[in-house]
Amino acid sequence: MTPSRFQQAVLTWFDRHGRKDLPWQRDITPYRVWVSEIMLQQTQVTAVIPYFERFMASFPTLADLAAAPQGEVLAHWSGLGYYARARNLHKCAQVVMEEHGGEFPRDVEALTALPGIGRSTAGAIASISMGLRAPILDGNVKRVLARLHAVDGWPGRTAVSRKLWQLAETYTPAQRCNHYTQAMMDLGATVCTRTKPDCEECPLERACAARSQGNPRDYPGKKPKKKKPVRSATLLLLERDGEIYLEQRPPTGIWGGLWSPPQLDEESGGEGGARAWLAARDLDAGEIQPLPPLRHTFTHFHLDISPVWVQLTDTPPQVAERGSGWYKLRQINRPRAAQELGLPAPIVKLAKQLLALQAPLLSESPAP
DNA sequence: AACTCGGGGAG
DNA sequence: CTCCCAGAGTT
Repeated sequence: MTPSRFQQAVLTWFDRHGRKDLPWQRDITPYRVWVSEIMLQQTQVTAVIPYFERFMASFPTLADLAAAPQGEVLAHWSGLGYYARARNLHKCAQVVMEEHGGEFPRDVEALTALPGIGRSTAGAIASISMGLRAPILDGNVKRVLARLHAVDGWPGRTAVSRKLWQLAETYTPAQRCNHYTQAMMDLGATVCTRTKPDCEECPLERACAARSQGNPRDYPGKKPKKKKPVRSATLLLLERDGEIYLEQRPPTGIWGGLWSPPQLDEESGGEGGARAWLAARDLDAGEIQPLPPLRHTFTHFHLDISPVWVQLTDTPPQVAERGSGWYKLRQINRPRAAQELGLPAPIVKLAKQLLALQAPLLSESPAP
């Protein structure tokens, strides 16, 4: 799609469907557009509107804002979040007063040098309020362009961002750049939405690569979740006469205060760790059988659990003190038992597996 | 390149 | 609960 055709489609759509009644679209000045753009950073339109109205009522001009105490500016920001925006806004007003004679500089580079104004916000101010040709790349435009060209990858990555900025640059028109900028944001906000794009209503439908692929929702790529570290642990399943040994865990840490079989960390785990644990308590090891591992995922890490099955023969361990005890597998598997005893979900799951594992063994064993 | 700032809405 | 929103500044 040529830039010219693209621009014509977008501008025609804007004339019919674009938003033209937002508060900052009336009495358009660099000051009002600037304030609106800062407020709209990472903040939705509906949340901004009342803040913008109050702000303009209290600080009608750039000079008013520059002369106000910072605390008063921050008070008008209270509830909007990202308060560095308000501090930068105030600072920027003073810089423009002192270094630019009270008028915003009329080029993108100088705008970008001001506090709180980055490349995209500078482009929006320059195009919407000054009629200059300048590209923007906010969340809406990223989404529209990423879908139009099926640009893979998360925009937070440098290469993806570069590609999107390049597309934004090539499509930005010299004529009606103010309307074009507003149109692209409106398109992203009302048609090319994140989860429910209304492609039938989109002027770019026939040119859209993601549309023809049938997966517009896959663009732009999502931020990769930082992968959780994997920790491993050995669980000692001591069995004696159909009962297994549980102890109450320390009050802090994972599964604090809940009951579980003894846990060995990775450095002291495995079958060898199990033998050492038993020897330290003067217990007869007998046969030690590793069981299939299972993974449990916490908020910030995976725990790979390697259960080890230990059949104690004759020696009853001296574990009668409070905070530990012997429990029948069927008891653990009883409904509600996890709640009543205070058992972590993975332990219950493990107990279920054990019971299933034991069933055939029990049926093989001769009746007493 | 990764992190931080934030309240609020959508799913 | 997670993810994202008219992003920019800092480390």
